[in-house]
Amino acid sequence: MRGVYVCVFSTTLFLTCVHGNFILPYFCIKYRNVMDNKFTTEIAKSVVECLKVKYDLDVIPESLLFNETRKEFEGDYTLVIFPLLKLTKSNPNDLGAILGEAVVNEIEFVESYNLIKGFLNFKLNASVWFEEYISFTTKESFYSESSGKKTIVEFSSPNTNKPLHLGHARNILLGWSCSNILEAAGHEVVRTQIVNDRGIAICKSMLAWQLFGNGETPESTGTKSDHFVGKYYVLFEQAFKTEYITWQAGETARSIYENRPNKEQVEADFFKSYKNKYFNEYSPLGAQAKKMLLDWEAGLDSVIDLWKKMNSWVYAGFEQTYDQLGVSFDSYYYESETYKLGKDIIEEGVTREIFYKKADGSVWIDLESEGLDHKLVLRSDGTSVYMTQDIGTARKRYEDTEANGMVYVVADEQDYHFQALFAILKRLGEPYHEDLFHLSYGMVDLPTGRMKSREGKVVDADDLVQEVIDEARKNAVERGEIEDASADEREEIYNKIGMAALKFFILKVNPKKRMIFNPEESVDMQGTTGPYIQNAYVRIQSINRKAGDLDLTVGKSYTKLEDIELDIIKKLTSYTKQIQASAEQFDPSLLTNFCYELAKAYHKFYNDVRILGAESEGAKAFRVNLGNQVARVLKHGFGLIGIEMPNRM
RNA sequence: GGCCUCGUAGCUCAGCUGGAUAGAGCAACAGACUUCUAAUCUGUAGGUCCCAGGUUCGAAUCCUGGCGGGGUCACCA
Repeated sequence: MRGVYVCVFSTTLFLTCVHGNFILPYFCIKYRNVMDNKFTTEIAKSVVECLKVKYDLDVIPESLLFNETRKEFEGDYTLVIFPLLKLTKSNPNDLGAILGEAVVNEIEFVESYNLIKGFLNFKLNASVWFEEYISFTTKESFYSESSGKKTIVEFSSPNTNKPLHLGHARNILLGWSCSNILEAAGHEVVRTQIVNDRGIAICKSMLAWQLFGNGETPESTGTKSDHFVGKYYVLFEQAFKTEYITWQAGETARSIYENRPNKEQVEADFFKSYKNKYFNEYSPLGAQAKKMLLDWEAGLDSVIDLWKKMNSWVYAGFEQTYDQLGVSFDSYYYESETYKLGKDIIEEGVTREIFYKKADGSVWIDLESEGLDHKLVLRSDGTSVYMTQDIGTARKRYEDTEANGMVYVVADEQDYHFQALFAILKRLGEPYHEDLFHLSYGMVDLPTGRMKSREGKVVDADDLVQEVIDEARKNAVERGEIEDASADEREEIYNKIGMAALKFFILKVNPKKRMIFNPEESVDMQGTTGPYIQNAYVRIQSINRKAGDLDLTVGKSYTKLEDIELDIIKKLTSYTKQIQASAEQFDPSLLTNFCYELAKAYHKFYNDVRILGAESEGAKAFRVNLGNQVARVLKHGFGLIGIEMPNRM
C-alpha cells in the first residue's frame, strides 16, 4: 500500500558510491558543460581558437565555464578565466584582454567586453536580443518534439477507508504537474494510480458501518461520500479503543501485564505497545474485522457486496476532490486485482537463479552488490508481499501500455523499497528498467509538528480547498474589482484564485524537501504566491482591453530596449529550456519559480514604464506585445503546473 | 546502532550542480495610486550559510569528522 501516511519523513537518492582516485592529466581542466546556448557556444569557439593561436593550447569548448552575468555588472555572459591562468601562464588582466579583444573582433553579435577580477563579461548587441524576441513571438507551440518515450506516472494512490488529506494533495499536485511537464518535454504520458482497496483497514470501516450504521448512507445524511466512509473508520477506532481500555481492567490483561518481559515499563507504555497484539488475539472487534477480511478473500457474496458499496462511495467522493483539484487519470489499478500478481515472475526468477529459496520455502533476493541487503519476495506460505505485487504490477503496466518508463510519486519514507524494487526489475532484465524513477517527496508538516491522524491533527484536502476559496472571495470582495461580473463568473474567479494560492504554495517547494505547511500562509495572496502571478496576467488582459486594435507590427521598429524589457526578453526566450530542466529533474518547483520571476519582472516593468502612454507608437506596440508574450508564457506555464488564469480579479 | 537524508535572515523558501559583494517573499519600519487593476512597486533593517578540519586560484555547494532534526532497517503495506 502506497498510502500517503500521516507521519513524516525526509528524502531521496542514496547512492553507495565507491570513490576511486583518478589522476587527471595536469592540463585537463575541470569539465563542465557550456551553458546550453547558441551565443556562448559561439563565444567558446572563438576563445578556443584564440587560445590555440596565441598560446598553442588545445582546449575543448565544453571545458570553458560560462555564467550569466550578474546583475551588478554590465554584460550578458561571463567567462570565468581563472582555470585558464595556469595553462597560459598568464595573469587575469592580460589573458582577459586578449580573449576579450579576440571575441569582440571576431564575433559580430558581441558588442563589447569588460574585465573584472578574472571575470570576462561579454555584452551582446541589443538587436540580437530583439531578433531573439521576434523569433520567439512566432513560435506557435512550447511543446517539444516527440521524444518517442512513453512514461507511466503513478500518483495519488489512496486508501479507500478515509478521505484525502494534505499529504495526498502534495502527491496529487506533484504527479499531475510532473505529468504535464513531461508531456511538454515531448513524452507521451499515462496517468495512473494504484488504489489500495483491500485489507484490514477497509474491513474496519465496513464492520463499523454494519454495526453502527443503521443503514444510513451518504445521501440520507447529506455527507460527502468519502467523508461518510471515513467517519465509520473513525467510529471503529473509537469503539476499539473503548473496548481495549475496558479489557485492560480485566484479569487476563492484569496477568499479562504482571508478566511483562520488561519490568521497567510503565503500564501506559506497555498497553500502548501491546495494542496490536490485543487486536489480533483478544479483541472481539478485531476478530470480527479479521473474519471479514477472510470472508472477503474467500469471496463471500455478502461481504463483497458491502465492500463494493462502500468503495463506490469512496470513489465518488474522491472523484469530486479530483475534479476540484483539476486532475484526472487515464487508468486505475486496484490492489484487489493486483495483489496476487508477480508470483509467476518470482517462480521464473528462481529458475533463472535471480532469486533463491530458503529451506522454509520463502523466496529472497540478494541485493548486497547494490549496497542493499537480502529482500523477501515471497513468504514461506507462498503468499505475496508488497514487493511481489509491485514487480507484477510493473510488468502488467508495461504489457498494458508498452511504456518504456515509469515514475512513481510516493513519499520518501519508501525510498528503500523503491531502490530495491528498481534493483530487482533490473536483475530481471525488464525492458523498461533503465527509465524508472521514484519521485520521492518529503512529508508535509504543520507548524505545530507532524500531522497525526490518531490525534485528529490532519488537514483534510476538501476543507483546505474550501478555506482558500473563501479567503479568495473575502479578498476579492474587499477589492471590489469584479463587482459587475455575474455571480457565476465571480465564483469561478474566486475558485481560480483560491486554487492558485493553494497549488502554488505546495508546488513552489522543491519536492525532495520536507515542507512546513502553514495554513495561514497558504491562503496568503501577496508576495511569492499564485495570485501574484495571476495578477500579472490580469494586468496584461486589462491593458489589452484598453489598447483596442493596435498595429503590433510597428513595434518591430522599436529597438531601444529598456533594461527591464531586455530582462523580460531574456526570461521569455529561456522558457522552453526551463521546461526541459523541470522535466529532467522531475521538479515542478523550477517552473513555479520561473513563473514567479517572470511575473515579478512584468510587475516591475508595469510600474517603471508607461505602456499605453508610451513615448512612441512603436514603443507602445512593442510593450503591449511584450505583455502578450508574458501572458502567453505565464498561462502556459501555469497550465503545466495545473493552475488556471482568470481574465480579471 | 547500520544506512539514507536535511541543516541558508525571526518565519517560509531560492541559490542555475565549484565562481564576483549569499538572494526572494512574509513579518517590521519608511515611501509611491487625480494617470494602464496598489493582490503592485521602491527603500531601510535583518547572515558565524550548524560546528571543525581538508581539497582548490576560489566552498553555502565537493571530501572527512562531529552536533542537531527526520526517515529507514518486518514472512506490514
